[in-house]
Amino acid sequence: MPELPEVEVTRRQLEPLVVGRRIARVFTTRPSYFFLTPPAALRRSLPGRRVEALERVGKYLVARLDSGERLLLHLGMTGQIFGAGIPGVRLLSSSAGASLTPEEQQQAFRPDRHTHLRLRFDDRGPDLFFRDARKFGKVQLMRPGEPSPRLERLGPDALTARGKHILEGARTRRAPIKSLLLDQSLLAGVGNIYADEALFLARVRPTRPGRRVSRDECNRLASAIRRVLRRSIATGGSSISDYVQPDGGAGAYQDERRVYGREGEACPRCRATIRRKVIGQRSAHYCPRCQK
DNA sequence: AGACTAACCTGAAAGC
DNA sequence: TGCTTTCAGGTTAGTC
Repeated sequence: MPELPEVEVTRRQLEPLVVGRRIARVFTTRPSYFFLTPPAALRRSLPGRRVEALERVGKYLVARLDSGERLLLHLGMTGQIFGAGIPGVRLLSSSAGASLTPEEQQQAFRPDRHTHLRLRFDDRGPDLFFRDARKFGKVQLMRPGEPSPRLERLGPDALTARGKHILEGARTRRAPIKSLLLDQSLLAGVGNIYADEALFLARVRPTRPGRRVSRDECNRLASAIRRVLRRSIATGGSSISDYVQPDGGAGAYQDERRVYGREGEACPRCRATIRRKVIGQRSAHYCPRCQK
């Protein structure tokens, strides 16, 4: 679900909510695929730590703690992070949307069986909730100075990457360019929606082998990726099924999609019918006429 | 190295 | 109505 824009919107809303606060207590669900660090260790280690910064690396959120530790969070496909008790907050859980009454808010924020992590702070302010129905999300606590293979694997951040970064990665590869754009070690932050949208803007067909994408096209792709990601951040991200902002609001970028999820509809540029094709186990959406 | 598959989970929507 | 199938914004381990 969440790609770079959704993670960045989450980071921006969460930052003022958590930075400077000291964790008092931690609630978790049972050990599972979701916890890279055992939940018992989180409950034991986190209390007493103060959050000093909240950063984003690709699709990861990284909370820096005053102990020198780092708490890594990944939203996976259905992850949702939100605060409770924030005045004026709306809910962020599924299909969220508009305004909820205070009662509905309480309902919405009540932890359920999918709320795997809950942080309580020593100032008695709002708790932080991390829920994830499918558990593809991740939580990991890194000790001071401990290297993180997950973060070190990542390529340049997609928000600032240039055409040459794509060209370097694509030049020798036979895989479809769409698959390469999804490869986080090549470019960090692009996911299925924005890969399709950027390929459309750059007029490059997703099936094209990487080695056959020209320098000019790589420049167009990098430019399209930056543009699409920036615009999505500005509109609050894409809320298509699960994604909600930490204040419960929904993003609006889904209304600006040109091809993603629009199989059978008319291409906004040439009116040809948008096609869907499975590439690397993910659906790709493209215009068969204007994407060469 | 790189390309491809299966697997990790749950829930909503579509199909019959 | 109810059962079955399909699909989903992600990543990783294993295989050739």
